[in-house]
Amino acid sequence: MYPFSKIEKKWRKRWLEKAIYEPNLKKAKKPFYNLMMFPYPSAEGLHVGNTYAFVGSDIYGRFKRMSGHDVFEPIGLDGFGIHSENYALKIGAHPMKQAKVSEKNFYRQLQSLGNGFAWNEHLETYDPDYYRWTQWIFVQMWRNGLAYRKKQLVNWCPSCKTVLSDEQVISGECERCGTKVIKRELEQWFFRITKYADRLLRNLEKIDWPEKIKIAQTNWIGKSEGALIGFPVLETEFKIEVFTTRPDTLFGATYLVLAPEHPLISNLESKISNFKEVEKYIGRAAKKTEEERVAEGKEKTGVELKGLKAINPATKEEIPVWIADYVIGGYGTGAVMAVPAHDERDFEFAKKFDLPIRQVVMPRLLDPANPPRKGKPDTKRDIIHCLVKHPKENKIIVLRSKKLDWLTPVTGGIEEGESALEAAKREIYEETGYKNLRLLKEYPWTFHAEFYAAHKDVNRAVHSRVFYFELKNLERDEISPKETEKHDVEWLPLAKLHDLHPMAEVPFLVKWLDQGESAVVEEGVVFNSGKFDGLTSAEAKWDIAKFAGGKRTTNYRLRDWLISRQRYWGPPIPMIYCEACAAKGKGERKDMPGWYAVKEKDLPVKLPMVKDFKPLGTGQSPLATVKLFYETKCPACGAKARRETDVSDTFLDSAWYYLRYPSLGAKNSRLETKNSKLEIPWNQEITKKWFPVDMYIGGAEHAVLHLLYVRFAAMAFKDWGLISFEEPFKKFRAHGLLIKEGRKMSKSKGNVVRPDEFIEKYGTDTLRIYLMFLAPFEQGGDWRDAGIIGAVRFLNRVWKLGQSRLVRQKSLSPWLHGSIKKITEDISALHYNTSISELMVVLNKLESEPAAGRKDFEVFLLLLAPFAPFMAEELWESSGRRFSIHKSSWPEYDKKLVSAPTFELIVQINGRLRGKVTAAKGIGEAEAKKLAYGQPAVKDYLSGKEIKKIIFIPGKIINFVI
RNA sequence: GCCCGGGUGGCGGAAUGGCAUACGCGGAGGACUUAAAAUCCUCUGUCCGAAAGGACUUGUGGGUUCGAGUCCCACCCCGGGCACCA
Repeated sequence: MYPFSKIEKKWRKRWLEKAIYEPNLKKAKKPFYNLMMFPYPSAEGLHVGNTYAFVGSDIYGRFKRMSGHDVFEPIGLDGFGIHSENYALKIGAHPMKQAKVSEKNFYRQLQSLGNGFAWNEHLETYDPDYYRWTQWIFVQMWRNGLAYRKKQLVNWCPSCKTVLSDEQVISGECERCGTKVIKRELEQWFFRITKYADRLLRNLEKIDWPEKIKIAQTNWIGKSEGALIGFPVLETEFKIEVFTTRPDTLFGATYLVLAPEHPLISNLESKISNFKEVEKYIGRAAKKTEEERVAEGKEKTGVELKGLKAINPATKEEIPVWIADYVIGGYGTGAVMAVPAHDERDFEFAKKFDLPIRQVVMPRLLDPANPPRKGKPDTKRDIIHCLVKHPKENKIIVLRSKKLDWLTPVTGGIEEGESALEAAKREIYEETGYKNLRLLKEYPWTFHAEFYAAHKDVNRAVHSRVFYFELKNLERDEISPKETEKHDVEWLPLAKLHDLHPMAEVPFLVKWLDQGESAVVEEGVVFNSGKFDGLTSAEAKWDIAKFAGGKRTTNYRLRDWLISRQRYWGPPIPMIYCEACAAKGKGERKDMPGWYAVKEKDLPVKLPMVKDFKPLGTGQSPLATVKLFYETKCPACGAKARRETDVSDTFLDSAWYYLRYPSLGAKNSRLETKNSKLEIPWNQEITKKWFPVDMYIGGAEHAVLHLLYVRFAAMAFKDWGLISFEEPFKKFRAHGLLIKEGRKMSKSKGNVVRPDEFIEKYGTDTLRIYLMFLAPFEQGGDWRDAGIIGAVRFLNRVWKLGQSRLVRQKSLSPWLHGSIKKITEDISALHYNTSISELMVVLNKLESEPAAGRKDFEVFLLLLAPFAPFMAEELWESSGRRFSIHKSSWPEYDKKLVSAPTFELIVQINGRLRGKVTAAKGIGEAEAKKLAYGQPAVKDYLSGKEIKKIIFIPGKIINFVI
């Protein structure tokens, strides 16, 4: 066992003394900002999941440093906010005191990881020197019109006793404590993130982020193109405006539905004959939790606004108006046109309340864009559709059935003992006399639907299977004249068929609304729609919208960021409300009389020490009970005024921390404004040099939280001229989740692994190696206590080899070049597990190859250094090399030597392995053939057989086809 | 329901369309040892076979290809995200 604790202590000290992880922030030539999402500290300390993420990030940083970059790898604590406060509440401590305890413990643990952190630049979000600037950012948001206050239905966590942003509600539950979230109407501060919706979406194309995260953000932003269409309310001057993405279905809109909170309802109180009932429904809907709304799921509720009628602008029909809570107040206009034939929710609602359903679109059944529904086939009722493609003329055979006087591919069912495919072939033969069929494609679609023939509504529900054949030749067997007499056979041109899908334009299979089952949501061809009949949905959409007086718009699902929190442990929102000014309509901004931002020079608004900091649950922060805090003077008129007592969301703290790190030791810049110079929270020169961040690593769970807010903030800073980029992180990678023996680690299960005991028992390097070896970093892995022994053995062997006498060589062993290449590439791709496996392969060779020597070993140490920084450094020193290995150059490989001069030629017969021969790299087919014949087994296989074909892939394989 | 991942030995996991199971854990046997631990060596996908050898094998079923874990179609299962967004 190598003496890890002595070695680690020694180097930890030396590294700090020599500041090898502190780049020159002002003068660095090749800056590389390697950032890791900073942790929020609970006093329970770092858990092995954090360790996993931090170590993974550090390996990348160390690799970049050795590759010649000036790497900056800062660390800090996200210790302000609800997570830390909840923890303090739980253990009965005061967050302000607890912060200091946690800080000490966390930094001690972070030190022990052996990461190359730049300790001079650490920051804590609860430090007044930090949150002064968080508040400053709030003030700038306010000054630039991005912060506003509004009364609205908001998410409320009854357990955390605060409001939450939409992003913090996960499936109807509080992101922090898992309690069901309810809706409350409160006046709150918001950030206008929606202003950036389109930019947030468009920029995704430009950044190197995992597809998974981009998709999550895309969905969250939820852009939809549609139209606003007004429905006049009969006998009033009001128009109900709806947003729809499907104006092509407007002729099928048979009623309107408003959200319960729709403002029109109170305006039209006098016209609504059943207003009491309506009010009661609105009251009930407001009380429901998110969870109740979801749990009720499909069971729709609603009330008709009796006495009101609206006019469908397309059909001019009078249609009823309802309210229902399946319509969301905050999206679109809070009202929808209901098209029950083409929308699942409207369909259900119409079924329940017996409202008219009118189909106006028929989708093609075989359209690739509209894959059929799943279900179990009913073989007895299988209907087989046989389509035959002309081999040369690009035409398709369809069968004309006299029974139906319209083109339909309907054939019979399956006979006794016959497979569906056999039945199809038989059918084709009986109908056409064509025999030589080759199955091109089978569509075993087993959906339940009715068929619609273009001019007739027809047929019955069936299950369907479609076979698509190609004729091998055109010879027609005249065997069944009787059948062909009965049915005409016709070749239809396939001109319209696009390449993608051989049946995309088959004209006669059209899905029909099944009145008993469900809506037809696919797009298709419009009918029952006056002059628009026959157009496709895509063609008809905007024409119909225009016809009805609507206008095209884009809608986003994204809503503004609710920033206030009714909690104690956070930066007080730096705003002041003056009643006197408000009464006069005065204020800093016209739209919000009475409100003033705290002047920049007066920041920070310090969070006072409050003994009883527990959340109140009244909709106000505990600060509202501290007179000394909230009593102040109006910055404009000097009258008695009141401070805002809510604090800001913790995600605002983390939305800008990365900008602060490199400027911590420098002077803040000042920005010229119209009237004065404005101090900003960072140094422009340094910021220019170090941003955007080169590599950011963190958890994927922040896909639509931190990772969205931080992008929004950067865009705002850019627009205010504070920074010159708008995407903060060029490259982001999400680390995987560490589980234990197949199950999630959680405190309640008691299977949380703490890194400390393993570091104590085996050393930091061993833990690092094991963590990084157990699975691909981005995928996450399965921790098993027993598995660490592999890492222990590996490092012990390295240590032993380091103690042994190694031969001095002139040059590197040639086989090492391939390994250097592989490890270099694997680290770049974050494939740490395969890098380590290759290090193991190298070690095996160093131990067994007699020619391996000191030079090889030193290269091995360099390759090992990012993973096991302590041992690599120690052995580097004892090998007589200069301090520090971590500042040494990453080994280069010779391209010519990457692969050996010989290779193993694989000999296959009919694709099966029959032999291997060692051969020189450049041999041709003839030589390879000779070598293959030299193999007795191969010779046996080939003797007396005719070789039809030889496939020879140089440098790899020779395959005989017999 | 929709959108992402993923399914490979006893386990964690490797494999630019070309030797499936690298590397490691575990297991078996052996060496060293009074003994154990540690260490080192050999073997270790399944089935048939005494062996030589053969057959089978990457969730299931089809397809493309000289050749498929890898590409295409359909299905099943697991994990994650979103979820009445009109």
